[in-house]
Amino acid sequence: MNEEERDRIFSGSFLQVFPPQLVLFEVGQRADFLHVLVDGLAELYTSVGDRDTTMRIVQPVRSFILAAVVTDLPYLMSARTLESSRVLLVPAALMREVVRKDTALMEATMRELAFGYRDLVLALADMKLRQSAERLAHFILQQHDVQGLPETTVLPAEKRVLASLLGMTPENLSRAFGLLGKQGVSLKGRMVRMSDRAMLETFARPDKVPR
Amino acid sequence: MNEEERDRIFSGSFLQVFPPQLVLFEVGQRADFLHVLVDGLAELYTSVGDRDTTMRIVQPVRSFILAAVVTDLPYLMSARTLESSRVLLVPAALMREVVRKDTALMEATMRELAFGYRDLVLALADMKLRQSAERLAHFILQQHDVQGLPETTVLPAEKRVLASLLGMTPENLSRAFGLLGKQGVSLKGRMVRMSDRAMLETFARPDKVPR
DNA sequence: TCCACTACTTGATAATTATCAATTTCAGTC
DNA sequence: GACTGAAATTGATAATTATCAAGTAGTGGA
Repeated sequence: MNEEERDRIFSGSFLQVFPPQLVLFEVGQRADFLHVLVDGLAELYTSVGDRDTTMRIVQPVRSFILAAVVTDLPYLMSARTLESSRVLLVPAALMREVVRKDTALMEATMRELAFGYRDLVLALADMKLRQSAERLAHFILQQHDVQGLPETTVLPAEKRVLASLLGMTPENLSRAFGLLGKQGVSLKGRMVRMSDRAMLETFARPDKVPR
Repeated sequence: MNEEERDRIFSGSFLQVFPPQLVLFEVGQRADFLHVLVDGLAELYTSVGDRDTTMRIVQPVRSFILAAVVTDLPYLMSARTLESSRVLLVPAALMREVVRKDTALMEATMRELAFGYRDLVLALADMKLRQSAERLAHFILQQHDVQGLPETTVLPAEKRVLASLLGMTPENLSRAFGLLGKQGVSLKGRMVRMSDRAMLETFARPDKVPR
């Protein structure tokens, strides 16, 4: 994108450090900033009535709540830090203004939203079509690909957060890990070891289209 | 948007009529056309292993699979007509080219994707946080708002398709309608009558942010 | 109008998931 | 290194949802 416009964004934004477990914003608030997680770990979650659920675990360096910023509508999710985090806060109005002017940024925004849309399609299908242990298996396989380590994977967050992300209770997640023992999965703390990828894939019934 | 560019899109596209129950495209195919349902009714669905699920019921006049066209990646969903339908087929390459040139169209595309993203966030939260009868209640309330009739709503598709959209079996949908009787909902064929909106809303626990 | 086919409903049962309660394990602090 | 509180696990039970098996109703075609 245009260098001048990029400078406008950066000079109008500010980097802020937040302690763990701090709520950054809540559902229903007008979208005031595009957030970019530079360092640390964050969680997006939402609620209906008195239950709530983790919608996404955000790792650096990624932006979040872009759709609310683009549409200038209230947040549909709340956000909190899970670890001490550095977040770049880009004023939403500034972001919208520069996006309107700079075609390259608009195109990048459009593509980011399209990829996000596709991720959500897969997440919704996952929730509707797989049962809990299958979702866990699927998640482990995905994490494995992202992290690129040979046999082991590190869970990105506490198990109760992971359970909520996967749409189950912590109790059920424990039992699901137990079930996956038969598929060659073993667990030590946050380290997951997978002895037979093919077997786990058969169990998880992977998507036809790779991400 | 620019009139010349608009003409390019329309002259490069073609309107086609399809009979009911015809598969328009399938998961995994390279996105060749942006589809716009001009008339009729269509269903987007996807599968994992041997189960499948309805992801969206498309009513006229709306486009579908925009994200696949923008990213030039394979479809994540299959599509079929539910009724005899007229569909405008816009070649994906043409669409991408004109989007790149015409800022107004790019902005519209970006916003469409952002709204679609938000719809999916709500759909995923719905699936994770509400149980089946609550999802049905929520759906009826939404349909009611869209259709704008005073007391009655018409289901947009066959009940088995609706059941799949709501993430349940047809048997369960029948029973869920039975349960909603206590909340003032009565059913005759595809006509749904709601006698007490407030009561149904309490039951469905509406989203904090209105769509 | 009757027939054939499919969708829908209803009942009985099974599978999956959640809830509640009690330990055990783990992480951070003194 | 012991102590404290939260997280995780395990077991028992309950709620929700799916599956299987009829039967009923509705729809389109001859």
